[in-house]
Amino acid sequence: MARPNRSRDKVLVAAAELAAERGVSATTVDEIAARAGVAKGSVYYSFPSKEAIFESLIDEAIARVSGRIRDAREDAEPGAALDAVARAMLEGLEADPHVAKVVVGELFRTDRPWRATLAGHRAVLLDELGAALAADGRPASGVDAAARLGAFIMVGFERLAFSPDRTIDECVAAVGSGAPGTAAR
Amino acid sequence: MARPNRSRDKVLVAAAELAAERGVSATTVDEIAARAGVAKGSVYYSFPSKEAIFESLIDEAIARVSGRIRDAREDAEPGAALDAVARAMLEGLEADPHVAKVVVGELFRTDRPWRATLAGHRAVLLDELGAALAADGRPASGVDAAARLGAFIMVGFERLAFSPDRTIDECVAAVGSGAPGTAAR
DNA sequence: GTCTATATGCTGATAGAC
DNA sequence: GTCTATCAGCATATAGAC
Repeated sequence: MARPNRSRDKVLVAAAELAAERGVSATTVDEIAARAGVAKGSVYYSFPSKEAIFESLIDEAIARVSGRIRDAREDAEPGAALDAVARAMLEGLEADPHVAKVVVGELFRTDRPWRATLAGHRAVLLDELGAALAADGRPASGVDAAARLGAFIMVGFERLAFSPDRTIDECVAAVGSGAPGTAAR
Repeated sequence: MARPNRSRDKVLVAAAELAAERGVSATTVDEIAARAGVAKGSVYYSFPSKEAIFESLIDEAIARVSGRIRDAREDAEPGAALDAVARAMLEGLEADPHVAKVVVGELFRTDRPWRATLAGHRAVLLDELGAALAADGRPASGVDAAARLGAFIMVGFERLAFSPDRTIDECVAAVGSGAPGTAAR
């Protein structure tokens, strides 16, 4: 979605904005076309179906965020991997809150075309978190990673929706290493 | 939803099961009626609209869980409020996973009829968690409560979806006081 | 209270001109 | 590549018999 002047990218942006509010199913192709400023026929030139729009959206977005998180973890100072990952996730959320909302809204859904894709990305994300926890010498089981992921997501959205003046630093302090997570079990 | 022999309750159960998989918008009244074993006309006798079905579902479910959590917190031994609340949430999730999924799927949605209701319940939930944290002498800001809520939800679903043999005790250990949350900041 | 039958608008998708 | 026009099916909701 680097250049939102191309029709395909305008469609993706519009789809993300609308689905962030109402969800994927409640978003119509007519609305997407209208907000993107293109005709419905043009939408179907770039994408074979409505499903395909959201499949691309979700796929490309998670790939972006996963990459950022991996880089952050690998570049982190010793013992600071968790903080780095927390920061990367919160910044990713801030950079593209609409897509993030769409992804989270689809996270627990089972009967979707992109279920497999999403499950794969989810596993990668949990692995990244587990690796960060392990790198910092913390408990790093599946439950631990899931707990962190849930905390990151909820805090990130809480910040975007209700406390936009709260800095990312403060949030990292609340969910990262300086936080109720200091003690290695 | 105490007596699922009444038509109204059968509809609510069916709606929860279907929407847990596909989401609210993708669930049709025809499907709800079919699964509930009643005619569509009967659905519209009990509820004025499809929206109203899910408004009732969400409203009643969160009220139930909030009550359980409050009781758990008030009855908890000194210093054990967080564990008690974690257990109550995980048990609530297990008791009614379908409705829980529906609620979580709608948690971050903004343009919905039940938005206000949901936001109110959400605030109550966060207050409960904050109170539990405070009772245990932990940091209890809005971020801290949100972090816990996110952790509880994600761990609970992780358990239901991928590790059903993991006990609630183990999960409580991972997100409660005996966990990466031991140190008071 | 529960049913069948029906109205009406909207939705995803296509055809074809430019 | 982008548009307008259009279709066929489906979804919510209603009417009215039993």
